[in-house]
Amino acid sequence: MATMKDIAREASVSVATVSMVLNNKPNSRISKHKREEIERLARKLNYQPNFAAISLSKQQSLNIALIVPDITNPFFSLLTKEIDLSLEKDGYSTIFVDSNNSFQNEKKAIESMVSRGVDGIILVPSNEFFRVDQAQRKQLIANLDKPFILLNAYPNDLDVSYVNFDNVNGAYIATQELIDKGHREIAFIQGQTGFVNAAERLAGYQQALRDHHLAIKPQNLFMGDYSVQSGYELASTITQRKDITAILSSNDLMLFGMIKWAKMHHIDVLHQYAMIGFDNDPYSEILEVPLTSVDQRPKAMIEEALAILLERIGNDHPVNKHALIKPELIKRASVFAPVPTSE
Amino acid sequence: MATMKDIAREASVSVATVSMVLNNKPNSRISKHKREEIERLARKLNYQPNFAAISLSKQQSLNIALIVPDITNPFFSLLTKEIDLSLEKDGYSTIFVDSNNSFQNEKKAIESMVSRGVDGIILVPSNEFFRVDQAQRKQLIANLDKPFILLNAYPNDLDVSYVNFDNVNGAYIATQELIDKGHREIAFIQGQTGFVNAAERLAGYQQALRDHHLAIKPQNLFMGDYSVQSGYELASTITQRKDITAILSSNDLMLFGMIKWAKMHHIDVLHQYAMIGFDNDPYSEILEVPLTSVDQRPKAMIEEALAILLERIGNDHPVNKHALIKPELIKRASVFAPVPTSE
DNA sequence: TTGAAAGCGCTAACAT
DNA sequence: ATGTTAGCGCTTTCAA
Repeated sequence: MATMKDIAREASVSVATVSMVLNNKPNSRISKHKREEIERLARKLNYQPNFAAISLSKQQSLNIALIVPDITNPFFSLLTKEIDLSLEKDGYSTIFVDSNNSFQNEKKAIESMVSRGVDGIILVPSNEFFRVDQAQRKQLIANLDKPFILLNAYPNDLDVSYVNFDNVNGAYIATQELIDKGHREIAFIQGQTGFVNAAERLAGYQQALRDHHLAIKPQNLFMGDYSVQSGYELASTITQRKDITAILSSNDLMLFGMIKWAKMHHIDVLHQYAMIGFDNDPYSEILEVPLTSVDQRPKAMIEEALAILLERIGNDHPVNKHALIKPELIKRASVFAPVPTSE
Repeated sequence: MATMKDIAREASVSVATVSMVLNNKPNSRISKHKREEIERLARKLNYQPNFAAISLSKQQSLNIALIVPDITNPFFSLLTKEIDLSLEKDGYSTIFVDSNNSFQNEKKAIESMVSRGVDGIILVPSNEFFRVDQAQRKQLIANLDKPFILLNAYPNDLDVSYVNFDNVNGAYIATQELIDKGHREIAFIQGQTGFVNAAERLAGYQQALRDHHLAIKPQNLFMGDYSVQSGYELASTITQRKDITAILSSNDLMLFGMIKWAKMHHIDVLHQYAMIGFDNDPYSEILEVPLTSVDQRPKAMIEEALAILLERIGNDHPVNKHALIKPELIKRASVFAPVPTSE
């Protein structure tokens, strides 16, 4: 692997000169002749800069850490793709970490990434992140003097930059859509307390009911954890409730779980309940009855997030910024007027 | 950020001593007293090693590059997760690149990763990778003196380490399963020529037919490109062929596309054709008729791949190794005896 | 216009 | 048992 030293020797100039030329430093004009000679040699020797050396010298790595809870979740993989593609355009590489839904892993990852000298950290927090003691969470962030942004969460108790999707509004418009179709008994499958964005979605659901003068019934609330499995487990309970005509789920996956359960028990849940999920999972479309879903507009989210992060990397006067992305309801066949129960 | 220098100063020892202690170098025993003092200070100052410095000095980065064609593809995101989790245990970080299915991007990524001094490169090749001129492909690999492994492909014309799933056998056992159930006219949706693993799957399908003395009919071959969209587009042609009773698809996604089309046209494709896909996509389970699928055992694949790669990183006598992972047929409800056509 | 030299933080061979 | 030194490849200030 050729170094600047090699080029310098062959061109009979100093390493400093080579550095200037290869970095197009404008301030000092190097004679056209030498410049061309150096560039020629660089090409000939297939010179590739050594990033470790640049990092050490400039104290910047052109690496951004991205920590996500679970890359197999389609929502997170979409975020990851957009982030990677976008960062690449700006010359950054993505150091990827799957925290596997563990706060301990997130903590280890952040520390490791700081040590690795990344220029910035994007954390898409796990559910555990908001369930551990506030003190732990605060400490993690406080000790961090790296450009940092939280993606896909409201950090109620943290003073950081963040970008989130407007979950309150998302749940609100979804609930409203169901109400408009004539539904009065709308089940809500919530994420567990402390789960990312769970409280906001619940709030939006409740607010919509309130605004339409509908009662908020505790028995219409079901507790899941965003997993297919939890939807599967809730299915028998929900399908026993014959008064319910519509289901709003905090994500698509739990509806998938419920559908799976119903399939196994030969219950036609898809035509019985109007349904709306969150995430606009690509698979929502290929179901027997394609699912209406609240799209979180991941592209818009990461656009905002990267703008904030990269701007923060430039000027080091830590000003935390926030953005909330407007939701979009993707309407498909799963929302219809209430189906009268056969009992 | 505290450095070894800071610790050395406070402990009144040399940087070298600090380095020895903090790296637990066994050869030279440092006095217990100093050792403890140094460790105490490291903790107190919250010392974190500077990876750029280590990289530069040791010529190793503890970074592994992972290049995948499209992280939103569930098969690739599963691979990515397993790789990341596993590498982390070995102290490596994953530099992630989504090549977005472009050979140019793969090329750029490999060059950039070499420049970044990664210790090894895992390439899950795009389809384009095997469609560009062999010369380009060869050159890319030849110029590479980094530990490198190709994952999820047969590099017919390349001398590299690789790990792949046994596609021939996978297609064979799937076809056999259909034949065993009584199917004689089995459509095969192939990936385009030159696409990763496409030829092998076709070969396995044909071999199974041959071994069961069934004719290989060109009109039973349909050309897709692994995308949902291509399955969608093939659906109308396939469903017109009333003699066909079963469909083997080179992946699950194309079946999803076909199912989607059928849904929109109110054709009950799921009960009309026995179906088998590849990838064992998690969503196969939640379909109206859960899909039988050939599981590529991604965990086993990455286990082999990382073993080969990491071993290669240690001793630098480039010996290319290969592994082929045995397939597993996950049987679900989509395989049944031929359904007589209504016409 | 160009070069010399110091320094980024750490490692490792060699001295002591 | 511990320190000195050179060096990894590059950037940047200062001098010439």
